[in-house]
Amino acid sequence: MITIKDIAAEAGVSVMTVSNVINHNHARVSPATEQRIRDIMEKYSYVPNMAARSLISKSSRIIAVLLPMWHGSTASMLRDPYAGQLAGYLEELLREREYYVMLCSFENAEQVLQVQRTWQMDGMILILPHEDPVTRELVQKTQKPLVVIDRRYDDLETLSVCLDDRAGGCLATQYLLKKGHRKIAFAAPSIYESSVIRDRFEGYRAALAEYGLTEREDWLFDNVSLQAGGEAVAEAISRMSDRPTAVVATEDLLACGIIKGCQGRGIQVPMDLSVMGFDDSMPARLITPGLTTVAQDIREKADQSVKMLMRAIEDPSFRNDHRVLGVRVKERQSVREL
Amino acid sequence: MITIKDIAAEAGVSVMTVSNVINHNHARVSPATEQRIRDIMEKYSYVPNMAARSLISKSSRIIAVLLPMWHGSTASMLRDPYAGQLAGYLEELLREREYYVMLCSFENAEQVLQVQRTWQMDGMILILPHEDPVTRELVQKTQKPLVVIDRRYDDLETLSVCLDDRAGGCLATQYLLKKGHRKIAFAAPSIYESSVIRDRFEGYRAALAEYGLTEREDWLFDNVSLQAGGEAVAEAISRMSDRPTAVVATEDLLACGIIKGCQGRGIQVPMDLSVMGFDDSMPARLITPGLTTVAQDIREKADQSVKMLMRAIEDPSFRNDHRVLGVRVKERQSVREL
DNA sequence: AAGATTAGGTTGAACGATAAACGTAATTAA
DNA sequence: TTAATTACGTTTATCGTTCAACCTAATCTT
Repeated sequence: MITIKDIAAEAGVSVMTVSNVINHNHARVSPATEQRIRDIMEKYSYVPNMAARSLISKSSRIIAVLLPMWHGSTASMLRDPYAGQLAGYLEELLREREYYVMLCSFENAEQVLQVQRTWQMDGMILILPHEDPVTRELVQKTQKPLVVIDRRYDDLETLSVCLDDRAGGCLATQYLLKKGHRKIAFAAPSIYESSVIRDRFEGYRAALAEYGLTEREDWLFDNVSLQAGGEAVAEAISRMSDRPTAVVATEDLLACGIIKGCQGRGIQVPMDLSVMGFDDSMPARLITPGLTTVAQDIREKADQSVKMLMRAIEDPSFRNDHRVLGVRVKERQSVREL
Repeated sequence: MITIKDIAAEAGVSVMTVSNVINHNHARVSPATEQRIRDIMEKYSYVPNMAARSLISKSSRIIAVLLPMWHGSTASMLRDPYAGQLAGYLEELLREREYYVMLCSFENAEQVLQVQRTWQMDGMILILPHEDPVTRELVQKTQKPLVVIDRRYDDLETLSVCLDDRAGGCLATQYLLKKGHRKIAFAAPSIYESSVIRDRFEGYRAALAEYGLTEREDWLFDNVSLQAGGEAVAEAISRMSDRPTAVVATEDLLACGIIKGCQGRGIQVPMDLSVMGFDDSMPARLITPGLTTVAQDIREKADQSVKMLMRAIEDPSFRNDHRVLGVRVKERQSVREL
């Protein structure tokens, strides 16, 4: 393995001069010497050893992308295509800034903090956080900058990037109302119990209120599972005498499940039931009828998160900020004009 | 920051004794001393500094998950849900073995080799490899163990884990043949030019041959894009006077695109056209009709890859091995009995 | 009983880089 | 002309571990 010493020896300078070249300390080395050293580094394909650098500098240029694991369920949430996309964008944006991305699934806060210290990570980004004690504990205990995506902690100092979920829920409902729907159900999975769902629900209620409507208990489907939940919702609706004409689902996957469940029960979408999703993920495009959904810009989310993290790394006093990203309705064919 | 010295001081032993405890050198330290040291480590939540360890041991316990980027396209391929799942499983399996996972998108081989040396990575796993000079160069040049998933290099010494794609192509076609189909088309996207596609095609031909059939040029759709490709295939089929009754697609997404394309053109699936996919990914479950597809076990793939990598890390002479994983048909509703 | 082994440690150097302080010659300012 | 500054370096200590060699008392072999 070729080290800074070898480069220094061949260039006839001290290792410190080579170090100054590596770290762009232009003031400390003449252009001629710099070029000579660069040529030699090139010649031997020299790359500095990060272990040595971070040992003394106390910074590893590693950012953790944290993936909480669902209790019991092995395999982190990268199986969720949304998480995968987000992680992909984060990696890309961090790489541009010469940071390295370590993937970290975890079950409790202590695990994360240990890994953080083990590697002297410079920062962390938490995606798909739960409403649970673990992620909350993590947010409280971390010493290093942590950006939380998709979750606000109103009572804690945090860095977070969220959608405007309230506006999203409102937008979805308003869209249906404008199409003439007045009997609008709401469906949310249990596994995503977080401020996100609450905000979307609040938006739903607010939109109804604008039209002088209130939600009906029996048209609220919460605590349903993502996989089988759509079936359950479709089944419940099919049994009703007074059926809703539309349903707002808090996630595309759930919306797709509902559509699929309806198809097996003689309920036509959108003729008998209009369905709105949330996220504009791949399934929304693939399903028939195409899912009308509240779209978000995942790349923008990643971008804002990285920018926030970078600022927090540079400025230790920057530890409390919340960015809210806009949403819009992406029209497809799952909603009918009444 | 609390270091091994602090622990040693408090325990009244040398740092080396603490080091021996950390590294499970039971022979060198008495049970009583070990317990005392462990208690102190626990008390201070001490974790060893990986930079210092890997600086001297020349091993970082980092495994790179390599994600090639499509020329030009930013954002690595984690957007592919298959890649996300695979990465998730890999992380989980490596974590169990106390390895850390670094995500690395890359455009050329030199980048990867640099990062590998920078961190003294112990190994790498390449997912979604292309048939291009870059990945080939990487396979050739790497000094550290590299497991390639989904690609064979018959002319190079490599570690690889693949599906039995030939059997898969064969199985899919046989399935259709047994259902009475004799006019079977084949569709493959261009962006995945690799041994995988060739093998699947070969399996397709072999199955046809068993029934005394040969492929028809005009029923071969290759070089179609993943997104718009399905539409193009559906469009082409709709214009034909002598239409195929079934089509084998080499990827679920393409198959879904074909189904969607057919729906807009008055071709009923499966009544007018049967469609087979490949992968059994989420879209296969979501689309209507449910996609009959060749299923693979992604977790098994991850598991085999990690095992192969572990063996290669332990044994430097183990640099050429190929594992082929079985496939099976997952029946849904997109194929009709003729 | 004498030498060999074992159990349970210790010591000092080394890993590859950076921080901080310290030259020294040439140039500039007063 | 002399002091101050600048340009371009070097030197030494240090980061937190592990490696390799060494030590000592107690136990085992023959």
